[in-house]
Amino acid sequence: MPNGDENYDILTYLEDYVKDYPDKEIRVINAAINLFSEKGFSATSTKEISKRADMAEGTIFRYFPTKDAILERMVPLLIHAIKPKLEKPVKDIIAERAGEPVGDIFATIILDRLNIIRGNGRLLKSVLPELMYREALQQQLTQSLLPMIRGYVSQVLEEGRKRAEIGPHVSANTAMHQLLGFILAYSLFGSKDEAQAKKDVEEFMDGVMKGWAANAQD
Amino acid sequence: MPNGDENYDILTYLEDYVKDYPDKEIRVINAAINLFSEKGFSATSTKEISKRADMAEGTIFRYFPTKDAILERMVPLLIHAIKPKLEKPVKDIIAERAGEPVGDIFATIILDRLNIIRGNGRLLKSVLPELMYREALQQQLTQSLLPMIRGYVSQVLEEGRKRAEIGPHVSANTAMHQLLGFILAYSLFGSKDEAQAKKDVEEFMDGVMKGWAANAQD
DNA sequence: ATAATGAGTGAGTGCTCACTCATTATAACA
DNA sequence: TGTTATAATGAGTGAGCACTCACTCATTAT
Repeated sequence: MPNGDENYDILTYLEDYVKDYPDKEIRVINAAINLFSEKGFSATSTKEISKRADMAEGTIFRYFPTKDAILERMVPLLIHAIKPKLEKPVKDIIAERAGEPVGDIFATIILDRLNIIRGNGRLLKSVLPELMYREALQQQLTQSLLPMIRGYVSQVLEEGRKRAEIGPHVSANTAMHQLLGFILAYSLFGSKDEAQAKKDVEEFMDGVMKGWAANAQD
Repeated sequence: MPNGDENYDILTYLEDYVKDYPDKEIRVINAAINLFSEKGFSATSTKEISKRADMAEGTIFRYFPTKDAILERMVPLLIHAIKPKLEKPVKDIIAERAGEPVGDIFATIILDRLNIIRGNGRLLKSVLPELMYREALQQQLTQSLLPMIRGYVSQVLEEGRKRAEIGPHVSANTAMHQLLGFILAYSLFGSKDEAQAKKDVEEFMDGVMKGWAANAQD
């Protein structure tokens, strides 16, 4: 197993969602996720998948008409793994943590997001590279996620403005790229250590909030 | 041609570097870059490459011992395309633009970087996805680029501190992730329009510098 | 005029691929 | 238990793969 990750198992992360999938189907998807993330989609053969899933090659094609269909099935899984974490409306989080500054709330959200990415790293690594060459899948994912993210960033910015913690000069678009970018870069190159990540994220958000501050000098 | 990009040609971007490569070799690499970026490495056959390069399939193997070797040749090309842009020492840039605030200088650097990424998008798209499965290539690239980037970020921070534009609370590591992240996210999801990009980058750097300001309230 | 060269060729090679299907094992019900 | 329905199997299939090699022929040396 490369890069020290343990084997991914959908049941650990998405049990509620896949609980009435046939057992065989889950085994195929699990095997495929792990192989695709190790060697890539095209370099993985259906024979290998069947071996890893501990069944005959023919059985795969009872449950999936083509090899492509296995990959395509992963996209809704990925969306489902990520969306609910984003979905918990930010206003709720703000309500829950009513006293705290918006910057701390953002820091919590970012850390949460980094953990999602880490937990579903293999699923991401299976699907994302192939998205580059499959526009249909790509749009399925970005159209279902990007506007929502922008919406929630907007909400938090608005909340921050009401509380006079954030000035009017900050656009949702730039803010989104700023946050998304940090998450992306940190999940690729950042520290794997949880405590270090917490420190880094807090320092990052601290700086960001100072830049966004309502009373920042022009 | 997907996503509207024109065909990539090494000679446009790296003529000085490849000028004494044999003509056939350049044609193979060009064909491969364009095909890999469209369909991926594994999904591209050597027969297709030969067709696109307008030569017999056998001729490819006179110049490259294996298909893998074509990909491996692209890594130094990619490093060479990106490194010199980073290499122009930041102190030089600061000296050249002596009067301007560090934030503006950063904005210029970031825009420059976005253009490099845009110009070499196909080369990046050919190589980056395969890096995920090839640790050797991955290390070749990150070890040759990341420490250098951190070094230059450090330099600019130091310069900013001397000028009292940046406070002592900003670490090179977080700053690097912040800048790298924005570049990454913006090159993936950001506006393709040059003028809009300039505006977004300036707004981003404006916010960042306010956050980094020496006199930011704690 | 003749000989030597080697870049270029593309049919051929053994092999692997995604996918099929006749056969066998298991389950369901009488 | 016997009969039927469903599930699982893995050898088989043609297509396509990366790579080879015997051969061609324009160019150069003699």
